[in-house]
Amino acid sequence: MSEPSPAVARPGFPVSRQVLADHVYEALLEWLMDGRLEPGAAVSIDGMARELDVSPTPVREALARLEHTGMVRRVALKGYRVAPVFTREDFAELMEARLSIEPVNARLACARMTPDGLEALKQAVEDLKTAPRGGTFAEYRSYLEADERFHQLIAAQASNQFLLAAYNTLGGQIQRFRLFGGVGITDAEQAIAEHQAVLDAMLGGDPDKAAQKMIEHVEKVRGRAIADAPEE
Amino acid sequence: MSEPSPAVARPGFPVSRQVLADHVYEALLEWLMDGRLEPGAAVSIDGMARELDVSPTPVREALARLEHTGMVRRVALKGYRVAPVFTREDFAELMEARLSIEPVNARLACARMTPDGLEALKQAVEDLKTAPRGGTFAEYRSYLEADERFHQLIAAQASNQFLLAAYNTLGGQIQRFRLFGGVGITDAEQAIAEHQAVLDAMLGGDPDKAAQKMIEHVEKVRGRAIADAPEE
DNA sequence: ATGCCACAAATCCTATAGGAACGCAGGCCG
DNA sequence: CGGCCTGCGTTCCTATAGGATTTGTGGCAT
Repeated sequence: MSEPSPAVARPGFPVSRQVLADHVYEALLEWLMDGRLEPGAAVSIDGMARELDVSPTPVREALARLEHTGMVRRVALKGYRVAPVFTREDFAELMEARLSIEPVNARLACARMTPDGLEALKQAVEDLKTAPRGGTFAEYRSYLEADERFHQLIAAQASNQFLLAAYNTLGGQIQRFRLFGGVGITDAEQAIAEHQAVLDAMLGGDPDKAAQKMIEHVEKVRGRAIADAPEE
Repeated sequence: MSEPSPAVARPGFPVSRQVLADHVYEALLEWLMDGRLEPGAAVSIDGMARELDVSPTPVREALARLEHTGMVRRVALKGYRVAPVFTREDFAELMEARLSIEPVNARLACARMTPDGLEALKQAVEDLKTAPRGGTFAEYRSYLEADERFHQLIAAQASNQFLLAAYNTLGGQIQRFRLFGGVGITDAEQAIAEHQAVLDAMLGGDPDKAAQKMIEHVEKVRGRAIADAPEE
């Protein structure tokens, strides 16, 4: 998001410094993506301020910024709550949205890929393969992180600020679903192969194939999640 | 985002009331969409607070919420500025994004359209036809409003919260471009015909055709804008 | 037992104050 | 004349205070 910066700007390097609200924003985002803040839980402004040892003002600003991500919801005079767990309908809509955007991103990324971007993409797939995949969150956290990074990189390489912004909003929801959807890692080998197929298409410089492989991947993700879905 | 609420709650209808930050948000949004705030202009927190006769706190919150729309940008310790005018590249990216999302919306909306939604859509096209189209902003304001409403309604009827959110972000940028892109209303008759074609496809219940007509519309919008584009 | 009202605590919301950083103008020195 | 420093006003940022609203609890009447 916003780049971390040293507390003191080096002379000649006038990097934009961080203000308190930025730190609060990042802390809350991390807690949300961690699962430390559970769906439905109240996020009290005053409470968070005490927790983080700052005044309520920066917390209020951070929450206002977070609202657009869909991860917290606000009700006037009542405060913020972590967005509730996905229903089946929410999940279906999320996948429908992914199917609308991600193949386009894949196609564009394939055409506009930079060497550095390609390297990063290879690394993400490599990380997927080597990540531990235990039963507890701590164990497969790096797996989820690499998965999200793979898709985010593609969106970034598509070189379209609007599509990137649209994906990033989805990305947060996707990550949150991975945590709270009640579905662990199912068929990791299969999922890795699908990512590899997308990457291979890009390495081959075939935009249509990249888009197609992305469609197949998302559809299979949907299929696995539905097959594994817990009771509503 | 956060749902708008009536200014006065009717007795027995405990709808969530508006807080000051909501009013400020709406005022700023209107000013941005109006063109009263020009691209590049500084949006001072204290200044806006004086202007609106409120304290800086709600203004700060409203601006934080506005940032994600891309209409204002923030630099830490320096404040907010209205986003700069579109470059040709920005415009190309915007149209690319529209082409990725709007045809999908049109297809889905066609399949899921409600009678009320269809009525509203007809009304929007009707308004397009009857709107005055003079040279000054005040005169073609209602035309632009109907245009935006048409696309927004389709996004809403697609019944996908994520695609709707994605479109709404684009919609604001589109509207702002209509104002500041340096392109007035060119070939209104042509544009109206394109909207009518999309509507007809929906009336005919043909999702593929609706999507195709939407693609053609956006591409022609792009074409007209490029043909009319002022010097960079 | 159930419904209703009053009261208390927690929370949200807004205003205000003051410290910190930025931008600009004017003066000083090379 | 140009570059640098200094001072000052403006603005941002954070903390704090207090009023308004919601929420939870306990008592009372039915």
